[in-house]
Amino acid sequence: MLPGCYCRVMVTQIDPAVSSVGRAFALLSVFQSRDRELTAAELARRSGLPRSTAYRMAGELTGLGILEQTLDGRFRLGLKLFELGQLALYQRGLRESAACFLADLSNATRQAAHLAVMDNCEVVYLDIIRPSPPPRLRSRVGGRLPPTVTGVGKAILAFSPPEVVDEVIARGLPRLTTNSITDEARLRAELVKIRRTGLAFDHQEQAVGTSCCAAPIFGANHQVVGAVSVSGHTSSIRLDLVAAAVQSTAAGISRVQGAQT
Amino acid sequence: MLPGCYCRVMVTQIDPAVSSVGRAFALLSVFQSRDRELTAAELARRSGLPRSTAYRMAGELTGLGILEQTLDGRFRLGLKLFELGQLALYQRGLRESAACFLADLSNATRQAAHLAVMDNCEVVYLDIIRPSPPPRLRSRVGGRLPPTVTGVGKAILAFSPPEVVDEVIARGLPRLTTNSITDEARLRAELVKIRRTGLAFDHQEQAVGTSCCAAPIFGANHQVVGAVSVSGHTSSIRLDLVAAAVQSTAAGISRVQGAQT
DNA sequence: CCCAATGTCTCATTACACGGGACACCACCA
DNA sequence: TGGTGGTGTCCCGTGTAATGAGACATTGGG
Repeated sequence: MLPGCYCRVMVTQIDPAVSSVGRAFALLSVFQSRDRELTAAELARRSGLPRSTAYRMAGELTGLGILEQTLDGRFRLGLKLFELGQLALYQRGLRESAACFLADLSNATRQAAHLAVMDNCEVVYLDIIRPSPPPRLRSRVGGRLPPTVTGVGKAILAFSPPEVVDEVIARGLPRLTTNSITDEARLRAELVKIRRTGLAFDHQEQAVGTSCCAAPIFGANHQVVGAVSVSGHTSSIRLDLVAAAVQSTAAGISRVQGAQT
Repeated sequence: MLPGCYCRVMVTQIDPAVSSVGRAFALLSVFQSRDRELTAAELARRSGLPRSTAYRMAGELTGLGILEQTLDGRFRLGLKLFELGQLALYQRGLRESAACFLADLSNATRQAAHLAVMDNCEVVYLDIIRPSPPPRLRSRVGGRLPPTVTGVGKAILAFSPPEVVDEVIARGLPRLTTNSITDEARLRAELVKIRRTGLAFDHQEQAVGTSCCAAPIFGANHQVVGAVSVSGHTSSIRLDLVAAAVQSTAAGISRVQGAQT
């Protein structure tokens, strides 16, 4: 088992493709952030399930409140899912304890402040505080990104056990812009630097025109539990000026998370 | 089918107690907001499933990322659920378009601003903006409450089709404080008044010491899609002073939601 | 008018979930 | 030290409930 990795692995493995529950979640996972509602036929096509199976399952999920059906028969994700998702967040408390820190950070820097954790070798944004007026940024609460192309991802990675880094590298280093790190050696060197300075930067590595500065959050026994960042348009953000604020915010959240300094 | 009710009802009804998918979500639904992690035995006890079934299912869900297992074997809701839940929210766009309105409302009134919708005859909070310093309020994003004891609930109810009101009444009017409306006639009279004024008030009907003022949000074809409210400690909030702000905020959100005025 | 795509439902078949039960721990107590 | 109740974990024979091919009706476009 990976130390520092929260999830255990159950001994009995069940093929997600043939279990009812696995299929149900496969059906839910076909929804993309850009599409609003999907027809039953579209659900079947995307999930690869037979048409009648997808149809029946969608009906079942609708009865449970997991899906909703519009008056013209199309499906979208239901509020019951939202409720469960919020509960998942609430259970780990990180967002609640970080909320005011995040707001202060956004206020002080007049940029968007992000809170993220790592889940299954991906970065998940738990909260985003945007300054007003909000800039056009791609990031979305609940959204997932590869860790190697984000400041928060690299900040978490730098303080994760080596097995996690290996796993991330094994999955491949995606190139989202010409600045993305796609070379293992360069990534490892950068992680060393981040470990030394406690700061991670993203110079248009995820999207052209946006830069960011991130710092890790630690919990009990000095395990990294997440990261905060400030990001904005490359032309409007001075990374050197926000670095200290990011770092002190991360330290503050770490303290309330129970990290002994 | 209820007009104004978003969900359709599938013809084929499936018993949630015997379907795999239904059981899986029953297992997920045993998590309460107060508990962090649950043991497998606790899951079985709360869900009423046999111990081995609950255990196997929890393992399956863990494999899917729907549940997570701590190092000592206990379970909690996984981030995959959070991701899906955020997507559910994103799909309906209401939160995004209401966000800046909500922030302005909270700023102007220096109180907590709430955005809520109705789902399955219950109020679900989509977003809450708290002023700093945040007051101690019970409300939680993703939380559910009976509509009759909240300002937002009554505001939505007042403009919902009569079938929805009947359904809510049929489910019973809970008494959370001595001020809660538990009498059908009184509720109907209040809804008439809300419909006339466009404003709903909560005078310590949900919790002693908190009051609130709410107004409905309309979408296309003048259907009510949700409500906004401002709420705070009874001693620190002047409902008459915030009413106009609440109403204009609701109107603004309605406009961007596509309501023709 | 045709054809392709879709919504909806039925039903015989069988794969798969089910859950009783077994076993090993652990903690507490006498 | 042995007993007892609560666990985590897993096996496996059984039967039930999910499955998916297919039928049929609509819709809409060309």
